[in-house]
Amino acid sequence: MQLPIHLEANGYPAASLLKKLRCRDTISVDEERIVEAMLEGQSVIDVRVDFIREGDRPVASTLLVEGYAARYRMVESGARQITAIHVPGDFVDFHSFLMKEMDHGVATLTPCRVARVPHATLKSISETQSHLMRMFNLMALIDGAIHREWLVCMGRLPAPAHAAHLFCEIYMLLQAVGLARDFAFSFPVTQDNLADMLGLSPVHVNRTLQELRRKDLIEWQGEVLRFPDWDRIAQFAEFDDTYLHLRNEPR
Amino acid sequence: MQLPIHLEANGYPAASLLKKLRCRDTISVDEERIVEAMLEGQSVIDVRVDFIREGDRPVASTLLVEGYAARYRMVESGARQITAIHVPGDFVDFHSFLMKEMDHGVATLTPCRVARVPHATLKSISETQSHLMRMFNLMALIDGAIHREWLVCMGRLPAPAHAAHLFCEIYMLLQAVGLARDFAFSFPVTQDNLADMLGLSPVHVNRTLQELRRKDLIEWQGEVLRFPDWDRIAQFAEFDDTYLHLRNEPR
DNA sequence: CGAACTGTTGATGATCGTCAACTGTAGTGG
DNA sequence: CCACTACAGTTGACGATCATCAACAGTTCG
Repeated sequence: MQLPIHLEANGYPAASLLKKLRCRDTISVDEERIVEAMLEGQSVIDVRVDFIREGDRPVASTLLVEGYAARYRMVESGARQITAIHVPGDFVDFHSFLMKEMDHGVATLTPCRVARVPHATLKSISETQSHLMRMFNLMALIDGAIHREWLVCMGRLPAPAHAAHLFCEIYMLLQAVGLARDFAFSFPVTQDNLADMLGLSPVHVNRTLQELRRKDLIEWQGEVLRFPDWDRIAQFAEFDDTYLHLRNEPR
Repeated sequence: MQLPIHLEANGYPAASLLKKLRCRDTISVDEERIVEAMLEGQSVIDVRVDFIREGDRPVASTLLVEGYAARYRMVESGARQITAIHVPGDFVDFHSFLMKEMDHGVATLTPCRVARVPHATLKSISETQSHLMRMFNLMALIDGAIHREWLVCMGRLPAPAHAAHLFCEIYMLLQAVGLARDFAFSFPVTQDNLADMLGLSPVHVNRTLQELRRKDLIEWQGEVLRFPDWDRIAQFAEFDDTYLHLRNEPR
């Protein structure tokens, strides 16, 4: 199974990351070259197993090029909670550059392609390119902002609004790297995985989706998820994309 | 109302931050001096109003010196979700250095004292002290790890375990800066605020606390929260402090 | 003394989880 | 071609967890 929408610049893993950086801040032509050099020549590999990360002392960070991945943790009852979903252009474990002990797992939700960036490269950038390093720092802060938004949704929104909010967020993230437009995107993820993202049971997710379909807030047959009316679902989900910081902001 | 436990080095805001940095990584004597210089001469102010942060374009970040503060967001129903709790030694809005638009509020949960660190100082450090900057970066990543842990608790733990987990986490954070020992700490926070942290109703928090007391997992009369048996509550809450990264780790 | 705040209790209902059965579809091997 | 299997999705029945509303108790403070 392959995702029906492919990266525009296939075989060129820097493209989506650069797009995100451009969305989020201004970067100079020189800095673009450094990011490209960081990724150029890195092998892009297909990942078919469930676990992207293995071993205790990683020497490289993983950039997602294609597919959906997720960070998760298990609890003793056997339940799984997904704490973040990754789309192309995301570092799935930038953490491992600074935090030596991993406290969670990373799994693919669909078949994925990834590129590996050696920690030595990141260290070199952090020492010579303070502006770029601040931008990586910014990406970590945005990760935190997304986590906070998930906490708000999980704690204070009913299940249908929570699910709708997640769909809106994923759409905006994909749009930023050119993988979604016209309020539709490929989302070949099972309801079981969705349940692990929302902190619900699979059965309740099913009924929640039925409610969203009944209210004409989503269409989701096959792999493509579509919003018939963006404004309506955004209001229903109380979705405000400020927290994603996808627009250029004045310094 | 003042917290019964005071900072050991009162009037010296760098102390608790330095302790945390020492817990999390090795810093040289030179770097210690830089952190001290960063905070030295900054006015330490009492905050009695509810809102620490105001205005859209902050020019300084706020370091919490004494008291409890929290980041939160409101939803349309009027409910509030607290997404992070801050203890002395935390930057409550390090974000504002890199993210110009704030997407959440910061409020005090008890009377607080804070120190303001100008963004110009942080920028200078980021350009000249790459190792220190990586450490601030690391603190942002740990913030993210704590958020992920909250998501797991919120999504997959029942209310009593969730509350117990939160108490364990706060105890470890306070212990790292010398504000807790012997499995007890000052926690003068209302059940209403606790409900906003756990994503529950105040009534249900009350009953949850009664259950924890009935099982002898906590004692909480007045301001002091005490654990009669650390191992038991840690197991009950499935608490593992790895995600806090409070120990020095081999590079 | 009364007002405001926090904590507590009871009654009731909504949301969500669990268990089990069933459907449709896509493979897989005889 | 047809069982057979595996898997995702769906439905119904039932129970557990949690929210809501209302009332009341204890404390602090003016």
